[in-house]
Amino acid sequence: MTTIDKALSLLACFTSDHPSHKLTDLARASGMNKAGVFRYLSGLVRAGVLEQDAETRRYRLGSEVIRLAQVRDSSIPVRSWMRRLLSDITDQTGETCHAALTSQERLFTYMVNDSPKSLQVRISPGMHLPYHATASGQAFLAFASEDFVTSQLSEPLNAFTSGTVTDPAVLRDRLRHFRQQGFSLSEGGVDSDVISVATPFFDAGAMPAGTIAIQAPAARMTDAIAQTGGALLCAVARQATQHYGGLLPADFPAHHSP
Amino acid sequence: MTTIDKALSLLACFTSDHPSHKLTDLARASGMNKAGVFRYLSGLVRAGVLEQDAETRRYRLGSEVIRLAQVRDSSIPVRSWMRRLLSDITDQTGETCHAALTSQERLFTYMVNDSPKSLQVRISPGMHLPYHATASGQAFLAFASEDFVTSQLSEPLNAFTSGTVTDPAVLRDRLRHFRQQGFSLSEGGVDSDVISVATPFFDAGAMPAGTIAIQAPAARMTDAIAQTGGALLCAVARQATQHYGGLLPADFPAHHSP
DNA sequence: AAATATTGTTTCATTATATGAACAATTGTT
DNA sequence: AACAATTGTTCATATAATGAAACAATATTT
Repeated sequence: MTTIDKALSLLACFTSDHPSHKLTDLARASGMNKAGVFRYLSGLVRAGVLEQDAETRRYRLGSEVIRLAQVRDSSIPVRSWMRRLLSDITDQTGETCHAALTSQERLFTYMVNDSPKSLQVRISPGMHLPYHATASGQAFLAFASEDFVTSQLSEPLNAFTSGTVTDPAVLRDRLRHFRQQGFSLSEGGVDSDVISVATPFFDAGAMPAGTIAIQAPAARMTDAIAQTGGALLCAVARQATQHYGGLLPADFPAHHSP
Repeated sequence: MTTIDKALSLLACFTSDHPSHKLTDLARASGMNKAGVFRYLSGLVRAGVLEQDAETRRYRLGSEVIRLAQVRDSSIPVRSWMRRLLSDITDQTGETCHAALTSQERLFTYMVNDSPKSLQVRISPGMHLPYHATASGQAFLAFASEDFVTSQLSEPLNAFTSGTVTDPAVLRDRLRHFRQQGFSLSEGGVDSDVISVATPFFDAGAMPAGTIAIQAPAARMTDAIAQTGGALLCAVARQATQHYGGLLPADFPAHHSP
């Protein structure tokens, strides 16, 4: 492991749930020496990737990451077309939808479009989505490489609600089915009373690059709505893949939107 | 200079104008050894900060920077309130406006709100704004530390148009005046026929954190409009500072919006 | 208010890691 | 097919990373 790897591994600790950290905690969490972690953090601060709160001494992400994200988006402008696709989905379904992207083998919400209805599913950008317990995660796995699925399903599979599927064999069955129909369906995997439908979009290697999902209160999501929602998502995922400069896998189903 | 500094210094090469790079070019540009640059880039790729195009072998920013930007925004949610402030400005003035942020001593556009009019000033997020030649840059300098102003004005001051002010003494005079009136005014500093008005907002140390600016075609921007626009910007900058958790400098003028 | 614990920061001898010139492999071009 | 240009790899040497311990500055407890 090089010095750079060690330094950059610290960035993975900064999440929506824990957006800032104390030196000692980072040292403990990473299992590295305090002095070393201090040197790494100092380097990251010098580069503007992190900044240190003047009074609490806590480290948080710096404005350089915002600039970098802007630049990234100028070369692959996901933001602009994704916003349009998501608002189309909400227009047609009336429900909350979101897009998720992968980074470092983890899936996180990227953009959210809230339902206009008063009872709406609340979700915020930057949240980590466990593969096994979310519709997005399962849609992703359904089209991911065999190696990736195996590695993910051999991780400990937390149960968030009583409805979370934690049996790898059962999950594999579902993934097969989801791949066939082109979209996943998850009932109460993370929050009970929330049903979501999701489908991936693809990169240049026909591998999933992210997902697009619809989430609705269980009370509103009938089977028929889930099916038409899924078909809609497949159509949208085709467009997203195209915009992304990606390639659809050969077996991606051709749904006919109504 | 530590290894981390050298590795992270490469990130500065990724800009809106040059969002992707070849190994050799980066080695040349940074003046570092090719083998070393290769090792750095590999580390950055492993961390997801960069990714390498499979066929062109060029390096571009990876999706990890998007996740990080999202996390940063979840702790300091600039994005959400800035969007509202900017759309208020366009509603009231009918002109294009933008916000800019600093990173690594450089100012770059962060968010743009386009004018609804057919003749509009085009500007895109992530662009670098030179301090001496833009209204935003000058507004920033007007309230920056003496050291910072000196260091920026001792850099070579490029003339983008015949209207660009490149004499440090003249610029210092203007900065004094801008600080007094609370906003800057720049006519054709980068593009002739474009006039802009700008004002900074402040961080917890009462130092400028970024700027908010209105840009209009010279034909539409009368003196009176510039003045009311400036006053509007001062009011908005107060709100932005508050949202940012910042502190206004003691001499920031109290304009009365109409 | 004094004592103790905790945290961020610096030091320094030891050692592992970065370094870079040269080489190999790959890709694109005449 | 030979050439040129570029990416990627190797390996002895030098340099920078390492981590235990000391230190300074706050919190926390007694």
